[in-house]
Amino acid sequence: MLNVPETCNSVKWELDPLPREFYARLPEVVARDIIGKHIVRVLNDERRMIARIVEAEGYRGQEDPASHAFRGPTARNYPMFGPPGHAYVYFIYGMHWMFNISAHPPEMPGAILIRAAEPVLGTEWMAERRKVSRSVELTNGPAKLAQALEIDGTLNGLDLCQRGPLFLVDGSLTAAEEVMSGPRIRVPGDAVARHRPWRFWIKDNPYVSR
DNA sequence: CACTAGATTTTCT
DNA sequence: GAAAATCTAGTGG
Repeated sequence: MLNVPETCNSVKWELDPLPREFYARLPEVVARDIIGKHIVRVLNDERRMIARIVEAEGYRGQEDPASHAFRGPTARNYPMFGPPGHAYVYFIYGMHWMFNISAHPPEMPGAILIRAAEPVLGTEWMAERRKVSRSVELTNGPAKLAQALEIDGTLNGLDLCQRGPLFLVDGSLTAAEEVMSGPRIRVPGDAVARHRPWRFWIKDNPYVSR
């Protein structure tokens, strides 16, 4: 767990981003390891947010029909082919943004879709954009998370391995937490692709998407 | 609770 | 021109 004080202004903001090497591994390995890590989102000096990742999915390239990178590079998916540790943010269903992070060994494209997180700090700023009654609705889905953290196309391609408007820092699981794995949610592709257990989540965590 | 329809626009075939 | 790594509001039990 990240050891941070209760209020936004008293946080030590000189946090160290996760290094590039963290993302330079097989997507499904990074997807597993990224559970428990923290997303840091800085809008300005007053409005900063932290959320802890509780659900993520790995996507590969050529041999993964469910992946955007399956048919080679395009105008949209190019961050999956670039260096690991960069944001891949795309627009879908006419209204939603998806927050992904490029993650792969050198010879392979790949990315991690961040599907859900639990608010740690700056919940009031998340609630400004997410008009919901229950706090669990703030970030329990990929489009909800992106909206709560104000992640959109302007952040596409951003290097997440240095301090800036968006980066990731370390985090861990509690002794009581268990990571589960299973098929990815609503992905296209053949039966093999749909059954690959490359979705990971914290068992019984209320912020995991349904 | 379970299930369905509708929103809305980019992307690639 | 169809489909899309989704969400919400609405219906009905």
